[in-house]
Amino acid sequence: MAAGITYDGVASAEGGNIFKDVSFWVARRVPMRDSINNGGTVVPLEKNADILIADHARKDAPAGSYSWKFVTESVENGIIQIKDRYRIGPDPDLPRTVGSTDRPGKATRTRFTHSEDVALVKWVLRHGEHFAGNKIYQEFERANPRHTWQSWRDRFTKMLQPRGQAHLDELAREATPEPAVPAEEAQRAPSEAAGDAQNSAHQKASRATPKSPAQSKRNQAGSHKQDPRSSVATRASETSREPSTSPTTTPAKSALAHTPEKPEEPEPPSPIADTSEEDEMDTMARIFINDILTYGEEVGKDIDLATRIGEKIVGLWELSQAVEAQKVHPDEVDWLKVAEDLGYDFDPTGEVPKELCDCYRDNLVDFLEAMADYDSGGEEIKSGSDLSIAALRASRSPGLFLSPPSPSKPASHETATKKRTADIDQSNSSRKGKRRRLDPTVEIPSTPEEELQSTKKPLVSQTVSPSIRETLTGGRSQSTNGSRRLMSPPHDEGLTEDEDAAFETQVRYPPTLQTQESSVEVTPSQQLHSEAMDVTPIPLDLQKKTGTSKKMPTTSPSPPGPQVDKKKAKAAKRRLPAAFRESDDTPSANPTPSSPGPQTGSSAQTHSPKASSKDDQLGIRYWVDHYQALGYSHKIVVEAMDRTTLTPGFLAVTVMNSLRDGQGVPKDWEGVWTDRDDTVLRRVDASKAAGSAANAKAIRKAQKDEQRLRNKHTEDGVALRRQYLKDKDSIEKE
DNA sequence: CTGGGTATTCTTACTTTCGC
DNA sequence: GCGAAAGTAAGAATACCCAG
Repeated sequence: MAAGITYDGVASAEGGNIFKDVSFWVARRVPMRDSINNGGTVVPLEKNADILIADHARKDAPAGSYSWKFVTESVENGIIQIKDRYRIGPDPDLPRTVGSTDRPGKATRTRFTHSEDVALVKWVLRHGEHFAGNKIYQEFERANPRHTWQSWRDRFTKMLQPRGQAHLDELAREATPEPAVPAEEAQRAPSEAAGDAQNSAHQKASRATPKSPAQSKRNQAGSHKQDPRSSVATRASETSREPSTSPTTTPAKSALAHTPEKPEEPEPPSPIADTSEEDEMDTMARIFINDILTYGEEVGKDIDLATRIGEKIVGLWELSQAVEAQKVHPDEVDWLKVAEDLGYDFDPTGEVPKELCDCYRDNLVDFLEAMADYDSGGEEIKSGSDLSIAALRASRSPGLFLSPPSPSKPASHETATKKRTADIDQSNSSRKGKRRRLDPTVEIPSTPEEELQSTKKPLVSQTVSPSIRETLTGGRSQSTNGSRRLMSPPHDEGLTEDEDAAFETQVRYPPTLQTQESSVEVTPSQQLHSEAMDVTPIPLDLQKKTGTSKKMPTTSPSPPGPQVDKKKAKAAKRRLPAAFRESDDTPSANPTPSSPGPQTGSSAQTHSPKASSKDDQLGIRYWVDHYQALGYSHKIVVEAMDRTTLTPGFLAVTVMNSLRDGQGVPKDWEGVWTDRDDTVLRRVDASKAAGSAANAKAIRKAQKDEQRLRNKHTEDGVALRRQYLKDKDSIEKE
């Protein structure tokens, strides 16, 4: 080490200032820990550091860190050395190598991106009838070697196809360019291919939400702070397989990085500034913009969605994301890093960070605080503008802006995806550093029902911004929630016991939505979708007298507004949000279908004018009107609601899409009752009613049938359906 | 072509260590 | 003592591959 040398033209006992304005985090086990700075600042926290310094002799160097030799040799030479020469630890831009290397072919696991899904679906649909074969995937692999053909095939058959035709159609409709198509079909313009890369990269970046905007950029740059344990680094590695060689990312480099064989391997553009449609980040951005504009209108404030700062135009969405990525209180935001995350070069004058700060305070603080207030105190809505915020809030995941869903979720990520129910809320806490250990002796009190209702209200209110409604209902039917399509062949209703057993591991009824979400890849928009489109059955009490456990606490039609003061509703019988009732003035007084749908058979009469509970009626009407307003025919809406036992939301939409597309009623979806299901259930009940009069064989069959229904629809689902059919029958008799 | 196994990746939930 | 980094373990998801 050469402390004390003259550096960079400045002689000083401290070793010059070649690292002036650069902050270091130095791992504790670095031998030169005490002597490293040379004009820079050594900060105690990784997150506050521009450069992570670790010991190259250790194998556990944080991802994206650099050897202490970078500093010492820079000091020795009086000039900052090329940083990448000193990179140690796992390269965040490269996937970890696999332990076993004796395997041919790919040795790493590469996550599928949304654009890849789109491309795959398009490709497969183009070769429709042989999607179960190998050839089309082998061809596809030739043009898209990012995954093996087996993986492409797996992806389609196990992940995409089970989500249903509607989902496939939707994917195929998406404008997202394909990563690549086999040569014989690849006749797209080069610009399109570039779009692929960009789009793909963006989506990957999106999946890295919420930490992504800042972190993934830092990961690319490889010169900044990084949570060593964060998988974001690894996730960000998906965004680029090329070794990072420069702290800055340029399009030119991106172009160079792409080999013809791997057009879909993108250089990650700025995850913040990139623009591509139809991906999750865009969806969130659109919602954000809509919301903040709504907020601006409510409070009478002009909101500038984009402001010129320095050499760039900064959007509020990007700014909020960059700030949010730091997960600190707004007063503690490191605006230098925000600037960096937004793609600014280092600004020694500090002008840009200052302007960013001002912009944030002028435009975003109030809005975000209002949102936070709503989040934290669902009922403490005070100002008029809070109504709109409430509406906005009610239909999205908590902390969408303040703390984007965990990629888990998130996102995403992707993510989705995927976290335990208890973790959902974590996004709301500005989580800094390690998690606190829970005291095992402490009993966590259940969340008051009032809060649950006020914060997780699943309404799709008419007051919700159009963007959200569009998001919720725009035909998206991705099976990220609610019920997952069962993996059995569509035709198979007579399940083997093995299959039944398999179902038991998969099937959950809508009340367990959140845990189900964790099992599928969940993008932010999907999560938004799922949370807004509740899959709770409408607690229809068609026949008041018969209502046992089915009966909801019937009240006279209550005035609009959150019903937070009501008694607890059971999970399977939550009331409709108050907003359902606001649509009471719908002209169509009688939502009863004029005729049964083509496939409903005996079970099409969903909504009877005799429904005894006005709340129920209004709730049903609301949804019927709602879905009709979205373009579904009355018949389809009614049938879908019938098939799903009056469960609005994802399930119902899925059925509607299926019916609309001429696919009939999905046969193997939990919560979607086919004619056969109903028939079997009726037969089971009849057999039970017959009691000893029925012969042993019939009883055994009934038991088996019932078990199959339970496996498919869960016990609660069967009970609910049973009551529903009973009520319906009674009404039809009358 | 299918079903299933393997290994990697990712996330969470801790405990331990270290520096202030 | 406190807070943060470092370390560990477990579990879930799933990309990838292979045998039948």
